[in-house]
Amino acid sequence: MSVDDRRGRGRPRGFQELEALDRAVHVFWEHGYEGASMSELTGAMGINKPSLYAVFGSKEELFRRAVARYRDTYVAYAAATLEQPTAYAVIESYLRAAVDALTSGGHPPGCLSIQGGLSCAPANSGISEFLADYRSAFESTLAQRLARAAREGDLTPGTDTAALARFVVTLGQGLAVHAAAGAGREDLQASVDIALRAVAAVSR
Amino acid sequence: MSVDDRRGRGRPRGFQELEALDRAVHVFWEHGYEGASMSELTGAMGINKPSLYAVFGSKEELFRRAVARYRDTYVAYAAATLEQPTAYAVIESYLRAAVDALTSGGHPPGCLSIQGGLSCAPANSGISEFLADYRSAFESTLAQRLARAAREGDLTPGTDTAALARFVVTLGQGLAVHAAAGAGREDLQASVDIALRAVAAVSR
DNA sequence: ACCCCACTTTACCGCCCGGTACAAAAAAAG
DNA sequence: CTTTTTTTGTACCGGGCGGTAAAGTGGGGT
Repeated sequence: MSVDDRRGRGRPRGFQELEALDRAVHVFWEHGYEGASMSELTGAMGINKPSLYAVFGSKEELFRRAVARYRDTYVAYAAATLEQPTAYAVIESYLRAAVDALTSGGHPPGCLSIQGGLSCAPANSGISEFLADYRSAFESTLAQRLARAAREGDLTPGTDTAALARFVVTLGQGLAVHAAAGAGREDLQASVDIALRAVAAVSR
Repeated sequence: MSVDDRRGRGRPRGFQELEALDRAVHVFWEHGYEGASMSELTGAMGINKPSLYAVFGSKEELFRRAVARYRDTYVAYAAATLEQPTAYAVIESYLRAAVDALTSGGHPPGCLSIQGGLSCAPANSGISEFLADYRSAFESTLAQRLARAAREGDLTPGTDTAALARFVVTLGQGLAVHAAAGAGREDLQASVDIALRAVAAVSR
């Protein structure tokens, strides 16, 4: 189902869908789901509301697509870190890359999955749950990778791999909160230095 | 300036100010600044809007008072943990108590200073900054306490106390995000177990 | 050339937001 | 009693929210 399988009839679209979506990602990232108004979204995306609704359906659907796009664009690095050879290397490369991503230029600091809507109005509680599920998905993936590392013997026997994954993800979320508040990259890396001592203590 | 220094003239107030404020704390805690509507606030506080505005001034002032009240009521434990004798004891008791506070009943899970408004609409950016300042205040206090610990010799020489404080606070914020998403107390304590290994590595 | 039809534009919808004007109510002062 | 003062309940304000109806526009197909 490509962009070009539309029959040629009718006026062609005046904008690129992915480009508009990318701009929506930035707005949601900076202001959160509830803090991003349709006016600001359409303004940043360069389209008017009927176009937005025709293509994305609703604000909530746009947000879900924005999160998916965010994952593919900005969190793709995380999958690569899982391919490191040892548990320690996985965790170190993940945390280092996370700090870089959280504080790199060209986009708002922090993490969309947290700033997007940690807590919402009752009518939007589905947004918070959606984001929580999204976050826990990576924790599960990391836990599986660490369980494999335990089987392969690069963690000290008896290590609680689920807790270790949770520790890493928890620190990552804290880093995101810090980054959103404007913390600098070096400061966050110094926190990672200390966290890695804990990881070293359970690695071998 | 007590509650009773009002001259007796006029109709007496039909509600307790602190009691109403406590209910506002819960609403902001659960839904955040922008997610908490005036209707929901007045409903939970048991008063109508003119009373609220007469006493608290505006939604933003109410929020700031709610955060102050939250600090005095729910974060008072943090000050006590700083009085532990060693750096390790300070950090351990802080993280343990934080997990308990984040997951104890009688109030929403997580931390008001994060759920309150990590990111907001442009018009409410002052709220995010206010909360960020609030959070960094404790980090500074903890850093000072750890600097004293370094002077007293219970950290290995050369330890970056500011980074250690940041690490602890960062983990605490991650725990808050996790707790807000419904994580259980035992799961969070297991993360703390691992974090404490890093602290042990720089303690003596 | 003409029509078709998807897309764009403009204007608007009902609703709820934060905030307020006003008058009824209630207690102390005289 | 009446007056004075403060809080209460109700009803309302302008404005912005998310979302949409309908007319205008322009690049196909034939």
